[in-house]
Parts: sequence; structure tokens; C-alpha cells
Amino acid sequence: MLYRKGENAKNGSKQQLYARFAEVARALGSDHRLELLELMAQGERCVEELAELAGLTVANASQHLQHLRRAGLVTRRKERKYVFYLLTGDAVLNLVTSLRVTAERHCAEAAGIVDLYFRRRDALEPVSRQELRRRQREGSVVVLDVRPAKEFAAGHIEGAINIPVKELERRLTEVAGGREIVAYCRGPYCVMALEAVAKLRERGFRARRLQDGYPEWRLEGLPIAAGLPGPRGRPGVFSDREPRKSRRAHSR
Amino acid sequence: MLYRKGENAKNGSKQQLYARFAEVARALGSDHRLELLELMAQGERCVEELAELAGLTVANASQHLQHLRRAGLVTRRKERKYVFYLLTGDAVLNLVTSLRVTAERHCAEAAGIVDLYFRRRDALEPVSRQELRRRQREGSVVVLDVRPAKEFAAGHIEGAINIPVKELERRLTEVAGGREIVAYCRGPYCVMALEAVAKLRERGFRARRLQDGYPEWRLEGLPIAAGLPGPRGRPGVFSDREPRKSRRAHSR
DNA sequence: AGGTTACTCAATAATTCATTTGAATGTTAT
DNA sequence: ATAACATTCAAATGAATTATTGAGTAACCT
Repeated sequence: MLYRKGENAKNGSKQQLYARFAEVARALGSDHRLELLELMAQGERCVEELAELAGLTVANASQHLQHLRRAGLVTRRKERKYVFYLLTGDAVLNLVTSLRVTAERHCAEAAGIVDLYFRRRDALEPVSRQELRRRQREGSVVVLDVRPAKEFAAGHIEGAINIPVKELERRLTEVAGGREIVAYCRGPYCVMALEAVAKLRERGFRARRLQDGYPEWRLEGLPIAAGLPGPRGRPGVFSDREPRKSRRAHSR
Repeated sequence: MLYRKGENAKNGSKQQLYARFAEVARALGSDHRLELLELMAQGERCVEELAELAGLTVANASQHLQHLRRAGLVTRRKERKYVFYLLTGDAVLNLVTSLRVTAERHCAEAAGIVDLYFRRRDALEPVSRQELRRRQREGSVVVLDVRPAKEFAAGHIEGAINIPVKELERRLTEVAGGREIVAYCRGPYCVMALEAVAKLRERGFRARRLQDGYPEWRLEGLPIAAGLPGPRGRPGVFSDREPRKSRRAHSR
């Protein structure tokens, strides 16, 4: 055991706790794993699917997924031949969002990269404009504008309701459950819709964000084919149990 | 064999961005760095001070700090002979909090540790920040900051009095009986407030502890007395600290 | 049964990280 | 100027992490 002097000497368990937190953080410390997490944020997926979407070999993806599982960030569900991985809960999504926000806000170096990235981001698998329009016609979706009221008043997507992201917490009752929610904000560089989706999911809503934002909707309306095809199977079907499988300790 | 190409090519910017996020996450992926962050959440500190509090050699602490700095999580300020490190902003605190919440909620293993270590914590039901705020307004409570004087000076809850936990025994007379005492310290994993509450109760005071600590209070925008840079004393002067001797680092 | 699919495991090399040591800055006091 | 101090740097070591390979397991399909 480790010994330390001073006021910390007496609590090694505090150190243990920090070590555990660090382990979780380290699980986030890989670009591939972050990408896998964002893919899983849309719903459960099987290993091969994740591997292909993230551009990894299956074996490598499998190992990354197990790393995440060891850290408690994802769980898995076996069905027939397949193993579906999913996020352990929405706290994970919050954590990833928080990481992104912090990284964006405090890394000048990243700012340039962020711009590039946001121009063509497909990471959170947004709803395309085309898809949203189709689903709006079906009435299977609630469109949520999370920009400030003034901007909403100046123009917004037809049929959208407006709850600024800052008021979302206390106005949650205005959002009817049941239908999936599609949130949007100012545009591709704006994180408000991301935050809204994270919050909504935390409260048990099904929520996704719209690709880009209002200006793009208004100006173009013509969706480019998304980088990723829609989620296979039925999305949003989460089952929470995990048949705890054999776990081997690795000796080294 | 590898799906590393094709129309879904993960070219530069996206990978670069993920890599940047991962770098930030990796900076959090060390128990020592997490501890340093918690210390800095109390206010800026110089390297030697941080090293001693975290039980590291100065050189090692310096390198960890630079790791954090590279990730954009802390900045530094030079003054005279000293280099003071501080958190880049509150987003960092949010990130660390988010990490903690996620780790607690989703790691069975961590839950065990948290439980073991903080079984007492639950026994001493904490006062929520809202409750404290309310009772502060009615004047029915004494707020007691049990952190070292230096941290108190760097910023504290408005209206709080400061008696470091180590001096509590011999300064008990300063605490008026009658009103209930709410003690707080650095944060949720800091035991100083717990100890203070235990001691106070032994002496017949009514005492509870505040949920979390000063950084969380400040983060919510609740009233604080901000520290003044003012005439700065020499850093590293701790009232009752033994002279430094050899330090043992440790591995786990 | 034999073959395929979906995933995991074990062993490897390449890389990165943490820590220690001692020396090199740069600032302040004498 | 010299000494003392605070911090950083540079090199070395061992430990941990990564991607790759190929083998292993279990479910599924004729």
C-alpha cells in the first residue's frame, strides 16, 4: 500500500477512489473509443457494425469495447449470434458532452479543428433534413427549437415548439412524452441541441438532434445523404440487463 | 480486411477532433492529476504546494501540471519566484464533476469503494445547497468553513466563518451554541467536514455538513466572498505541517 | 456433420506514459 | 556576485496501452 504524509496519509481509500475515476477517464482517452461511444449514443449496435462505422478491425473494436465495459461505460446484450453494445446510461452521454464542451471551450488549438469538423459532422448521427420532413408529415416526431426566444420569433422550422436550452430543465412538462424529439439550434457549430439531447435523454425522452440548424434548413432544405445510413433495426429499444459473462482476469 | 477506406472515409478533421478530445480525457486519466485538479479547484496554488499536498515530488508534480496544461485544463500565472496553477475555467470543474457522477453511478466496483469510504457520509445527512441558502436567509444557521485558512482566503461561502478542522478542538469556544452548524470543505470526497461534524457532535453541538463543498457551491452561482489576491504571503506556509522529509512515491 | 458467421482471446511488437534522478533555468535575497 | 530557492528540462527505466495476428468458441444454416 502507499503511504503518504500529511493529511492524506490516513485515507488510502480516497486514493483508490481517484484511481477508479482515473480509470473511467482513461477509457475515454482514445479517439476510437470516443467515436464508438458516440455511435452507441444512438442506440445499441453489434460489434461488427461498430467496427465498420468506426473504421476498425473487428478484433480491435471488440477490445476497445471491452475496455469501455471494464470502465462501466457500456454494457452488452447477447441476442442470437450477436452481441449488442449500448451505453450504460445517460450519465455517460453527459460525460462525453461535458468532455466535448470543455475541450472546445478551452483548447484554442482545437478550435480550428472543431470548425472543420462541425462542417461535416456525422458523429452524433443527426437526423437529416429529409428524414425530419418525412417524419414530420407522418406526425411521428416533435420538433424542438432550443434557441433563445428572440431567434425563434425571427424564424423557425414550421411546426416546431420553442424551449430555450437554458429553460429546458424547468419546462420539461411542456414536452409530451411518446413521440421522438428532434432538437435543433443555430447551426453546425452550435452545441445547444447537443446539450438539449443529453438532458432530454437523461430524463427518459427519446431525443436526437437535427443535422446543422435553422439557417441551413431555411436556405437549402435539400439534405445531403448522411454519412451513415439510418440505424438498423428498431432504434430506441434498450434493454437494461446484461447477462454477466465469464470475465477473466488478465495476468501480466 | 480493414474497413479503413471507402466512401465513409474517416479523413482528417473528424479523427483529429476525436484525438483532441481524447487528449483531454487522457489528462484526466491519472489519479494524481485528478487530485491536483481537486486541489486547484479550491484556488490557485504554486507547484511545491501542490506537490506536497498530493504527495508527489516537485518534479513529478510539475510534469503532471504540464500535462494538464497541454490539455488546456489549467493555466498558470507567474508571480515573483512562483508559478501558480489554476483551473482554466468552470467547464473543467463541470467535467470533473461529470466524471465523478458517471463513475459513481455506473461502476459497481467504484460504488463499493464509495460506500466503504463514505458510509459515514450518508449517516451524516448532508444539507442541500438550497436548504442552506434558505436557512442562511432566515439566519437560523452558522456556516463553518473547515478548510485551511489559505483556501478560505481564496474564496468561501458568503457569511461563513473559518476554523480549520485541525484547530477546531482548541477553538471550539468561537462557535456559538444555539444555532445549528453547517460545515463544509473542499468537496464530496473531502473528509474534513465529516470530521468536523463528528467532533462538534461529540461536544454537544448540532452540526451537519453541506452537500459537496465550496467549488460546487460556487459553480451554482450561489453567493460567495471572493478571495482577494492582495498582499500574498509566502506559499506553502501551513500552520501545522511537519518539515518535509523524504517522499515515497508509490505504484499501485 | 461441415461450413459460416460473430465475436473473443492470447501473444506480439510498437508506442506511449509515469516516475526518478540530476542538471539547467530564472528569480530573489544577502 | 554569490547563494538559495522554485520550477522546469532531459535522460533513463519500467510499466501500461495500442493494433495486429491468428487461434478459439459458440451460434446458426444447410
